[in-house]
Parts: sequence; structure tokens; C-alpha cells
Amino acid sequence: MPFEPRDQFEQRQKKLQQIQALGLNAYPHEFRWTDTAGELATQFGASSGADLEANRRKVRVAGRIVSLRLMGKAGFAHLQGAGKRIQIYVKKDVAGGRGFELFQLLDLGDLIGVRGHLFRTKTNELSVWAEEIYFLSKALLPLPEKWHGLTDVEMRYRQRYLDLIANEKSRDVFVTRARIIQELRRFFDARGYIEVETPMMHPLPGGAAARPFKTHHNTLDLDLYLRIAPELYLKRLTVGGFDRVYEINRNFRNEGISTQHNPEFTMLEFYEAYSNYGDLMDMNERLFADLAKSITGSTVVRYGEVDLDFGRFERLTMREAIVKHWPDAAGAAPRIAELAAPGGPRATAERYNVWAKNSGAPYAASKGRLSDGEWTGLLFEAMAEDKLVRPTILYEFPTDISPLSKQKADDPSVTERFEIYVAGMEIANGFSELNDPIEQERRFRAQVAQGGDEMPKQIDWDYIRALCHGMPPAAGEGIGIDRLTMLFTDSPSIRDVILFPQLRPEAPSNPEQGSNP
RNA sequence: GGGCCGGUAGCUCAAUGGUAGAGCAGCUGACUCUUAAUCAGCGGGUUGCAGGUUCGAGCCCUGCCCGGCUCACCA
Repeated sequence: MPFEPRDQFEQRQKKLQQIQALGLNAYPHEFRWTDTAGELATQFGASSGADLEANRRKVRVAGRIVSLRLMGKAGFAHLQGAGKRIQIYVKKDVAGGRGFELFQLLDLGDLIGVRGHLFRTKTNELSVWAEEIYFLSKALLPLPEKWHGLTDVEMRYRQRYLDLIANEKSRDVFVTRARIIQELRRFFDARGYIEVETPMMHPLPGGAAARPFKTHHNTLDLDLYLRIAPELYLKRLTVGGFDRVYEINRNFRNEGISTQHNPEFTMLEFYEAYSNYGDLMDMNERLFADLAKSITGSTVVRYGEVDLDFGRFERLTMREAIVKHWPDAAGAAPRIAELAAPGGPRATAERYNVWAKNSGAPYAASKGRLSDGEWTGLLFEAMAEDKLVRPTILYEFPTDISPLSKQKADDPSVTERFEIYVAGMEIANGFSELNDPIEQERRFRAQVAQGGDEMPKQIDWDYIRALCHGMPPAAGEGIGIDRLTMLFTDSPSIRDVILFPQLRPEAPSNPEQGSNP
């Protein structure tokens, strides 16, 4: 089993045997603690040495040894537990001969428990006066360097446990992520929603346009797809009378990996009967402002070089966004009416592309013959999407690219759909749900006819059947939890907010053969 | 998939084409209030992999592997 570094691994195994030779169980089954390092710091951070001496507060603390200073017949160490540190002071004539022998055998990284009382050192650091040490578990491998920590990003992702030990900031990101999810649950629970779980394995991939992962169930001899979205199942539940439902779970999309994409990512999706997209847009403004405030303490959140104010959303229709962010150098900006007119989006996109190709800007690349709506979406992505830095609600999406959304009553070329953009990233996508089965069937048929890797190959007839039983008017939305966490933790990459992001496997290495990569 | 950048001791990093180094970690010893503890000494390397150029390659060239950024892709 030896791992690198061999010499230290073997040295630590030797110490493990010496600890066992003291008559101790090297891997005991439990330790009864009374306090964590963090609790002690908050509770007694202000207590003076005299106070502590008068009360002799008894404590039992556990943690990992992250620093160790041995001085003959006494020594100091810092224990790290639950992300915080507490110093312990071990004296031979207090901890006893055998206790001190154990202390001398400890390595950085070992897990121990300590019984003693609180006091302050000469330099006034809150510490535990160790009366007894309990060995809890051995670290056979050394910790990353104590001062610089672990900076190698590949190792931080592959061996996240080391990153979490060595880098407090990394730990904080994942604590914040958990708090965000807690707050979201609170928000929706308080509004009468119930949380549900729908299938992760779908016989037909649906609810989004994306390439799915495929798998197979042996007993049923059935091909299944990891879900690309829970949408169609959640809406079936609104048919069933769950008027307010949400689900927080993973989606899987077999597509590229980038700083904003991981093959599996976490989505909050929710549906609210009897509301429309306008209600949802209003609710989102409250939700994001509340969330920013409870997570970061302010509605203004620093992200990289910019301040994002979640207390003030901008609202733009997709057509308005194209007009607003039209580059001056590309000539006169199109008028809204032009973008709404038949053939207008294509003509505008072609005009934009002439400029973009000359100036090296991203251009609206067409894949075959496109409809007006597709041109509009493409043009928006090419020229406006990354300009939406401040929190923005973009609404009125072309019907052609919104197969599950309800059309606007006075303009069927667009739907009652919106997306939330922050820092140039798509964070959320919601709309008034299309609940007319006949129109839904028409849209599905159009998708199947269009073809392509990301389009459904078959119509989900059970979904149509569910709509035929009557789905209430409803609005629904998905919020990307990973990207949301990026914003609230100032993380530039989605890999920084996913504990174990997808990477290529390490080069095959078998420790039993002693060959190490 | 394209472009750019990177991979040197367990970790963090050095090293004009000319003997592969430092700090931390480790080992031995000293030390009963240290905190990047200190002091004295010691060990540690197939420089990602495989070729090539050269008297000589960590450094130059080619291919490959892994990672990062970016573009494309991903409504």
C-alpha cells in the first residue's frame, strides 16, 4: 500500500506501531467531546487569563494536529476541528509520562482528542492546558506545506480532502454553498411549496435541449438517460394537484466542460400554479436580494472586479438587449420593430456579422436555415449575453427557441419566458408554462422534425396525456445552484464550488506494484 | 477540437545549453510558554512520458499524457 513519500510513510507506520506498543488502540471507536475549536474561540475569545484561571473551564476537544512545537519536556500544538484552530499546551508533569510519550510520537496531520482546561499563554493565546491526550487516528501521509498551503489546482480538485484541510477559504466556499441551499429551502417552504424528488433516470430525455448520458437497466432491459432536466415530471405534479413544488437535485448534460459548465450540476427547479412569469420575475427580485443579504451581509456583492447589486435588477426584453448592446462601430442599431418583423432578425444578424468578422468579435454563426426566433437568440448570444453583467432579467424569448413556454397573448412570436443574467452568466430560466396539450404537441413535433443531437427524438406522449387531464396555469423556473454559489463566493470557476468536479482520471497507478505516478 | 501557458524533492518554489538547489515537511540530538518556535547535524530527485538535436538537455525540437486559461461547442 505504500504511497509517496515512501520514507515518511514508513516512518509514520513505525510511529503507529510505537503508539500501539504503549498499549493504545490506534483506531479507537469514538471520542466524547464537549466543545469545538470554533465554539471555544467565540465563547471565550474575550475572557481574560484571570477569568479562565478562576473558572478552570473543563473541555474535551478533538482535531487534527496542524502545527507542532516540541520543546524537550513540554510542547505546543494547534488542533484544527470544524475549520477552526485551538492551541494546546502539553507538559510532561501534567500529562504524565505515558501521555507525554504519546505526545512525542505524534505527527502533523494526526487526529487526537484532548482533555484539560482553558487558560491563556504568556502571549495571551487562548489554549487548552492538556491533562490527557487521546490518540484518535493516524495520518500516514504528510499534510501539504503549512505556510503556502496547497495551491496546485489539479491536486485541489482531485484530492479535495487536502484542499479542505489546508485552505480555509475553500472550506468556506462549501459551507456557504450549504447555507445558500438552506436559505432557498426556507424561502420556498415559507411560501407553501413542498420539496419532491423526481426520477434521475428517464426513458426519454426531455425538458431541455442537451445531449444526455445514456445507461441501461438490466432487469428491464431498458435504455435510460440521466436526466437533463426535471421539468416535465415536476409539471406532471402540478397536474396532480401539487400546486407549489420544488426540487433541488443534479442534472446531467453530456457536453463541454468549462469554467461555467460541469457535466453534472445542481439545479433548483420550482413550479407555482396560478402564477405567470411576471409574478416569478417579481419573486426573483425579492429572492435574490434576500439571499445576497443573508449570505454575504449586503445586497451588493463583490464578484471579481465588479460590484453586483442584487437590490436593483435591470429588465430588458431580448430585443431590447440587442438594441442596447449593439456596438456603435457596427452602424446604426436596429429598431425593435425591425427585430420583430419577418426576416428582420436574419437581416440584422447578417449586418452584425459583417462587422463582427472584420473586427474579430464573436459572430452569429448559422447552422443551416434558421427561423426568425433562432436568429434572434443567436444574435443575442453573440453580441449581448456577456454584456449583461449587472443582475438583469431578460424576458420575452422567441417562441421558436422556447418549446415549453406559453406565448405572449398579444405577440405569439415571443413567449412569456425570462432568464436571469449576472456577470455575463445565465443563472436562471423561467416562464409561464405552456399547458395547452395541442400546442405542446405541435411544438414537440417541430423539435423532433428539426433533429440534431440536442433535440428529442421522440414525443413524450405521457406528458401530453398529462396535459390533456388539465394542467393549471403555472409559472416555473430553474436556478443554477453552482453558478449562484460562484457569485456569492467570488469564485471564478464552477470547479471551485463543486466538491469533486469532473476531471480525466489520473494515470493508472497501482500502489501495490509500488509504481507511483 | 484550436490557440496560449504550465508540469523540477511529500508541499511551495529556484536553477544563461555546462556538478539539479532553497524553505517547509522528514530523520538524529538539545530545549518545560511556543506560535512560520529556535539551535546543531543528516537523508531525500528517472526534472510528466517517449524520442530527437548536441561533446553536453530541466532548459532547444517532435510526439504523447495531465492540468489551467481562452476560443469554438454547449438555446
